[in-house]
Amino acid sequence: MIKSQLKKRVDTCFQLGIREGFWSEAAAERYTVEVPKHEEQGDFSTNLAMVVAGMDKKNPREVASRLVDMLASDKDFIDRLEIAGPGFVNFFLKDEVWRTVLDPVLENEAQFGLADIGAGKRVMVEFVSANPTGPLSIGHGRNAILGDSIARLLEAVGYDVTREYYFNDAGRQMRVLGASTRARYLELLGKESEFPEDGYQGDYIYDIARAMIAESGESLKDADVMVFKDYAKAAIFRDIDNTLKKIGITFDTYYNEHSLYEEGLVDEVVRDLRSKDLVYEKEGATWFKTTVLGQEQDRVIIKSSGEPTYRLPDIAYHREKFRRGYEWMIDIFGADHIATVPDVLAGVRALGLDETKIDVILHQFVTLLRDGKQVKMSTRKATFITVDELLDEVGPDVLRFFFLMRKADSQLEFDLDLATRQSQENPVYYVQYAHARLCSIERQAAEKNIAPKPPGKASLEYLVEPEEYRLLKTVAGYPALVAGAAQDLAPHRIIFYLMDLAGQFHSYYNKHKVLSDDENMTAARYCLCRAIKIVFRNGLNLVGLRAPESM
RNA sequence: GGGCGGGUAGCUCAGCUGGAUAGAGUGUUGGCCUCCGAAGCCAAAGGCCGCGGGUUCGAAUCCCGCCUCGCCCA
Repeated sequence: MIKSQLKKRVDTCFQLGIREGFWSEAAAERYTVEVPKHEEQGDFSTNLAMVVAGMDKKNPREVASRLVDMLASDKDFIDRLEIAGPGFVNFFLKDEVWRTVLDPVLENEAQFGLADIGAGKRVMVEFVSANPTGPLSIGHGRNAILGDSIARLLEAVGYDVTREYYFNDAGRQMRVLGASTRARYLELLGKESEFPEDGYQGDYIYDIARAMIAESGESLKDADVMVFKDYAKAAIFRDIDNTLKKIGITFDTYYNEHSLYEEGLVDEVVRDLRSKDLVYEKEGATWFKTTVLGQEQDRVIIKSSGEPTYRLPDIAYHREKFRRGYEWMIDIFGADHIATVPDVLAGVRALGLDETKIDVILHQFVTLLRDGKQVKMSTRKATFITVDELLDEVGPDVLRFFFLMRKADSQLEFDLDLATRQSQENPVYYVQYAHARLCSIERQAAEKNIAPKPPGKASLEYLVEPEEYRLLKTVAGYPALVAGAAQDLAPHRIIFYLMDLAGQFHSYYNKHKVLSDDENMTAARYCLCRAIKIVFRNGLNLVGLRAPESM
């Protein structure tokens, strides 16, 4: 807000400079106004002079001094200007400008930081999408938390978000699940059974089989695999759902891959691609001419066995997303799905749809560290750690926080030793503690009969400490942070912001007493603290974390 | 062999469209509770930003080559 006000003033000067013939318009939209890395370089800084100089072959410091002359009259807003380094113009704003940031925070409270850049546009976030063959692994956990947080961010900036879970309960995987369950069922009954070679070895299959025995006894001993498949599927879905609920994740819609076949949508894709001459038969299989669309090689879409490859339903599914009216589609996948992405996008493009409306977030893998050593996991042998187990150890807040601490592109090392520490070094508590402390200040104030005052009546000129202005500036940056994190689909930035704000606040708290004998100073500091508390609560809630009032 | 993602402090990682002197947590060392919550604070040490070239006023950031780790395809 403050930044955009300043940017407007700089833009005006830039236009004026063009009219005066100081420079050309070549630099329009290319220069920026930023917060510099070091405080002594000002509240803000612009590279306008260097960009203009580069385009027009002028001396940057001369351009800078023209700009400074034009801005110098703005005495109400700008306290001081300087030309520095290779030609930066640094801005030092009036203190009272910074004091205006508290008003919108306290006025809007929970709404502070929300925006309407989405303008109600419909966006779908598809995530988790794990087939019901077993409990969620920690990889799914990262996917789930990333997807949900991105959805929350988009909601915060005004998009109409649908969370969708896509699954397939028909394929070979599911038959193997049914066979595995039946084998365990018979085994538990002491009957002869043959466990499938590539069966699911996890103990959860025993649990499901036990439940079936408890319900139906031996009556299913001659039942078809399908019976076991359906039972196992339902049980596993319940399980997944429960796990997700524990981290505060729910879905708006579930989409079954099978319905694509039932409704003939898969065949339709083949037909449409064929009519565009993008499909041919070779060696009994049906091929998609992806080479025509710029890919390395053509791809099989229907195997010689008549079974489609994953590409075909994926293309049909994405076409359905378009047909259902979504203007922006976000897919959250693990890195192992990388191969499918270009083919699906090529298919979408071939069908005449705008593939730039699809954004794919590929997150890298999670490794687990316990006692300083990497925990070995194998999906086949079911020796992987589940989200549920992790939740039991660390709880939902720590899980969310740790999974959001890294950007999606980075591999994530989950340090259980750090995560399970209930105190001290754990960054989750560091941030939450800041909020709890602020709540404690409020409780203290109430006990001392100190009433909260609105910024207009709180003698804000008593805010004089450098720490207080740093805090004001950080608070002021919150709305832009949210908007940026949402548009770049980067929830980790919220986490880093909160850790920074917590550090600043703890430091301030230790150095300066908020509630003191000085009535005016108390009013001003208390006002600042209430604003900071609001930002903590909003920021934590924004990514699904709790803001505890005490710990 | 090809594609994608990494390589930044001892360790785990930020660094948004190129900007000024490279950032955090953790670890190490030393200090701070008579005082709004010590789950906290302060201070110190710690860096050829994988390597080599290029682009330019300016590169951790962009381009090319190479090394290396992870994932995927063959």
